[in-house]
Amino acid sequence: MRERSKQAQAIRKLLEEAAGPMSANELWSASQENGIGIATIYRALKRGVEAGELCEANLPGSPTRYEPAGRTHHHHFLCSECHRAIDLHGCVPGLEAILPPQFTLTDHEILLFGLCADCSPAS
Amino acid sequence: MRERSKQAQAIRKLLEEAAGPMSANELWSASQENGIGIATIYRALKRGVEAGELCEANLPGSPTRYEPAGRTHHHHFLCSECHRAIDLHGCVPGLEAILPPQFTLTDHEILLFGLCADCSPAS
DNA sequence: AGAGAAGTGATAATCGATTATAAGTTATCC
DNA sequence: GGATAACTTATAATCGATTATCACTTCTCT
Repeated sequence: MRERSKQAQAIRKLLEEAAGPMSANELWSASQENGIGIATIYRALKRGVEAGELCEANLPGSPTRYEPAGRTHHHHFLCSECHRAIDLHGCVPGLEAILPPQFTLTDHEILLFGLCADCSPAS
Repeated sequence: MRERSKQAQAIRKLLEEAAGPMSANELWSASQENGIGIATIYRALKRGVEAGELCEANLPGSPTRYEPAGRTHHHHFLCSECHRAIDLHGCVPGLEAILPPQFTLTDHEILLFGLCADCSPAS
């Protein structure tokens, strides 16, 4: 078994340090200085998911994003300005209140939209 | 000004009576008996959105869905079995609790996943 | 009825996202 | 150091969703 390649390490590092899940394109843009090809990004992501090290985060209206697996339950914020996804810690109680009778609830996602700290007008 | 065509009326009726937002493909499948072409579906949806009569609902991992505009605030349930989207009435308080400081909140979406009444095991 | 505008269905074209291919590179193992 | 397996880049191919085109039909108005 071989160690992770330099490229795969770089991609993994970006994901570990990101404020939220990133898409293949975002990772590629962020890796431009290293000259990593887009195909390598996709391969590393696919291997990561298969190895259980990464998981997919599908947010509405944008391509699949990826984040390190095993993080605690959290949700996402989508900035309308810079289009980044940012992790939100914690959750909100009482979701079952809007679940109709006879329905089985297995998972949920809460999405907040607006401007992130960087894009919000200075207070 | 011309009245809405028979096809556009049929599409509109489907959306009015649906339990939740529908994608172009779902509308097309549901209109097979009328022999409506997929291009007509897309055209009617585009016109509807431009006219302010329809609005888009983007749910993660699936193509854009459409619903009649002007409905009260609501959210969506996605059935893992039949893949339909179903409207959930009401909302959940306390979303600001997970918003980080300095962030501006303009909108939100709550998504519940699981099995709808039809797909849930009989109780 | 006949002209013209608007709509339709089939299908080709396009688009962004993703995957496959081919030729070259790097690491591992003997 | 050389065989070889795994990996890389660039790019072509593919895929599903959506849009454009074209020949034809339907509606509206006179």
